[in-house]
Formats: sequence, C-alpha cells, structure tokens
Amino acid sequence: MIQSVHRAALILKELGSSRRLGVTELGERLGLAKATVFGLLRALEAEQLVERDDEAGKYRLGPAMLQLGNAFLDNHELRARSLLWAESLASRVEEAVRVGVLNGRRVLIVHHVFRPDNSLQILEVGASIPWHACALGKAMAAYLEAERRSELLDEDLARLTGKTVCDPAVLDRELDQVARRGVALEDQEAIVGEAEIAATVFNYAGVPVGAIGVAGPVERLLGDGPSPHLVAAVRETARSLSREMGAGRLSARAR
Amino acid sequence: MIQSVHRAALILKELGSSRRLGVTELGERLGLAKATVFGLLRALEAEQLVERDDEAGKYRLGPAMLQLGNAFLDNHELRARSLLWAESLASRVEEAVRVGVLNGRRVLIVHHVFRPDNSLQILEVGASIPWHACALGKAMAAYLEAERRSELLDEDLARLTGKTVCDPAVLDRELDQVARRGVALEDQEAIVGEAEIAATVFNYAGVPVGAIGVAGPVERLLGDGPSPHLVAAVRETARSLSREMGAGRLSARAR
DNA sequence: GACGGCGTTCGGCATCGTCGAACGCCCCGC
DNA sequence: GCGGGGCGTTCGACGATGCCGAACGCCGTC
Repeated sequence: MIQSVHRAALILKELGSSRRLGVTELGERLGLAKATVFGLLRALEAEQLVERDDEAGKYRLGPAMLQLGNAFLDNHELRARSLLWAESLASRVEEAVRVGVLNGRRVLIVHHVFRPDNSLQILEVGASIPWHACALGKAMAAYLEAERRSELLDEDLARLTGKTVCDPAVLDRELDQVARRGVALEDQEAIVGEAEIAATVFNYAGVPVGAIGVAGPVERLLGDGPSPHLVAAVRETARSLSREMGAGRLSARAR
Repeated sequence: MIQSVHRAALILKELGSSRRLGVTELGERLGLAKATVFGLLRALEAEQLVERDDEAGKYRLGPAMLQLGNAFLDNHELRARSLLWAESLASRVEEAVRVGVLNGRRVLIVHHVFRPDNSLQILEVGASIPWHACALGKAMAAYLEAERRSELLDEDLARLTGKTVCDPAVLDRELDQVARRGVALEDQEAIVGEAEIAATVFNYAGVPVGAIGVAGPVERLLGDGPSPHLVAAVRETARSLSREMGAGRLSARAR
C-alpha cells in the first residue's frame, strides 16, 4: 500500500542494519531498479532522513531519524508515566531497571535506569530483544489473548545462549506459570550471567501495554530462587504503573 | 520530489511535534485530502513507523521510529569514535560532556556523558539546540566557509534566555574570536545557570564535522574567566578526536 | 588507455496515488 | 431517544506521478 512509501521504509530499514550502502547495492537487495532507488534516496535525503557519506556515494541514515526516534519517546505514554517509578525502583533495589513494550516478536526497550553504582553501563533504550529471551517479553506474552500468544510461540524462537528456552511447549507452560505468579523470570536466556525479573503493566481495559523489570547479575537476582525482595518490589511497581495508566484513560473518558 | 514520500515525511514530523493527531487534523495542517492522509498513514502504520492510539482514531509515531533513530546513532562515525574520548574527558574534568553535529540551523546532540556525581540528570541525546545558543554550535560555525556562516547568521536567531546573543554582527565577531582561540564559550545562552566550553572536531580535509564540549553550572565553568584547566582538556580532546576521524579516512584512502 | 563499476540523468509508458463524495460510527445536545 | 455533527474510513475514476531501461560521465584499476 503506497508503493513508494513502502519502498522508502524498506530503504531506511536496510540502511539501519548496515553502516552505509550505495545505490546499486540497495537496488540489488530490494530488487529495484537503480534509478528507482536513487529517486527514493533523493526524496529521503531532502527530508534529512538519509544522509550522503562525504565523497563516497554511499548513503546512511540521517539526523532527522534521531529526532523522530526521540519524539517517539517523548510522546510515549507508558514511558512518560514510568520515569519516576523506574527511578524509585532502581534506587530501592540497587539494580538496573528496564521498561519495554512488545513490538511484533521483539521487546523494544523504551526506558532504562542504570544500576546506581557508578559502573560504566550502556544505555539500552531503543534496543530490541526477542520476546522469549527476556522477562519483559514473557511478562507481556503471558497475558495476551490465546490467539496472539500462539502466534508468538509458533514461529522461530532464536537461541541466544545455552539457556534460551526455544521449545514452544515449554515456553507455553512457563507463560501459564508467569500468569499465575504475576512475575516473569529470565535466567541468562539472552546474555550469559545476566538475569531479569519483570512484571506486566496493564491499561484500564486489562490489556498488557508493557512491562517493567530489574536486570542484573544472575547471582544477585536469582541466587537461590528469585529474591523475594526484588519480586515484591517489581510486582508493586508494575501495579502502581498500571493504576496510573488506567487512571489516565478513565479521567479522559470521564470528561 | 516523490510526492508521497515527501508527504509521508511531513506527517511523521507533524506527529513528532504533537502527542497524537487524527486524520482530519493532519489533513488540515498539511492541506491534504483526508483520504490522502489516511492512505499515507495506512502505509506508515504497516511499517510500524506510525501507531494508532487504542480506541481513539488518533495516530502517533511508532516503535520502528525509535529503532531507526538508534540505528542512526550506531552508524554514526563521530559518535562511535567519541565514546571513549568523551568518557575520559568527563571523568577528568568531573563535568557532563556533550558531542554534537550541525543539522541545519540546530545542533543535534549525538552523545552525552553524565557528570560523574550520581546526581539525577536527563539524557540529552537526540535533543536539538539552536546553533547560536550553545558552545558546540558556535565551535562548528566558526570554521564554516564564509557563505555557510552568513547563512546561519542571516536568519532569525531565537532568544532563549536574557543572555542569548541574537545580534548577527556580535555573533560574527564572536565566531572570529572562537576561530582564533580554538574554543567556543556559552554563558547561560540556552538555560539560565548553565554554561558550556566546546571545541571543534575536524575530518581529514579540515572540514568541521562536529564538536565536543563540557557543560555545567556557570560558576564552575566560567567562574572568573573560563577555567584554563577545562579549556585545555576540551581542546586536547577535540584535537585527538579530529586526528582519529582523519586517520579513519586516510587509511581508507590509502588502501 | 581501456575497462568495469559506480552514482546519476533522461524520457516515455502505465501504474499508482490522489481526491471528492459518500458511508458508518460514536458522542453530544436537544 | 432522536437528530446532528464530527470523526475515521471506503470507494471509484481521473490523470498526474513515480517507475524503469538505457545511456551518460566519472573514478579507480588492471
């Protein structure tokens, strides 16, 4: 639908996954004529969505992309409402806190508070993680309607570490358990040595709209069984956030 | 050029500056038929560049936007090369460090290291600041070719605080001085109480490609005259970064 | 000095996006 | 409860618009 917009988006996504590409290479990858790609690049360049590498004829993503990405964050309701909660959760448990939303088959991190210990950490906002390899993803998947859940379970579940759970049947049972307990766990399923404890955030209608969780070294989080202190803190924070998300909608409806 | 792509970009930018908009409102703002806007939104939605607000028919930016914005950062050469330098500068001077590039008439922050003192700070990556209201912008403007410089000086120079310099003639002289000294200063020209000291980063051809600087409370940075320690550290870091940017290109050419 | 590969330009053809009008829905006020 | 107005959405026909293949000019290489 709207061919040129679709193709422009393909170009942007292609440029996003490679440092820089030329017209010919883009044309080959997308199966389009060089002239077509060139025209699209020209239009995108005029919008600053794409930039030309000095001298070489290569193209890369442009600065407007960053501004729009930032605008997405600024307009994001869950993120806005989670800022204070995440901060207070982080200082309470002395671990990093992440907030994510489900985007297709991956979890997009929309907020990230560093562990308050002065160590050098990289900001994960904007990163996207396979849903089955993080507690945030499992927390959301557990509360989706059955149809959507099996969609997630059906397709290829990549193995990121030796502990990643890739068996749909096993995952399905784990999701049931998550729904029963109200918390999701992840034990080195994305990165060796790292674990996460997360809980779901719901909107006024009881639909999961995101998840919040603490992430850190497996010893501290899951030492011998999930730390009850952390689990309680995460659950509590998620519940407060859900209440706030609901409140926003309800007061809007009341008007 | 490529009408539909141009219009799609306009929609994205419009959505970026308002929390959420409906089809009709977008149509009015852009002077397009509702059906046209709807078609474009449909296409953008399929790409996850745009998202529909639950229930209400409103639209907002989608998660793919964030991923692309992040991809821009990942592919950004200056940013990649500045990560370590910025980190070491920040710990050396105990102040926040920012790295920016010129984007039209504004400076886009592509990297930001917090002041290492545990205080709560907000990440400015993705923010864009009028060039004349920050040291980063002035550092770059000072080394542009005359034509480009007067372009920057000619148009409207917004007043952000009482100390913002908005007079083209005064700014022009200040830029000459920046070029002579090799550092740009900013004294509460964007935010009251905040100052910045920055120096230009050049590529192999001597073209300014960005700037790096320290930002913080005016008393500490410009107490009585710009702190010589800070000025030296910033200059040195910018020179090292420039060398690295040049080296990248030269070795590429040598091949 | 000729070749190959690149980004770029050109122009004709038909596809594809555009628009106005009409539909169905929800909310609000009478 | 009923009517109106606003919204997002669908439809179909017109013609402007973006698509493509081919050709150009540039650079680096062999």
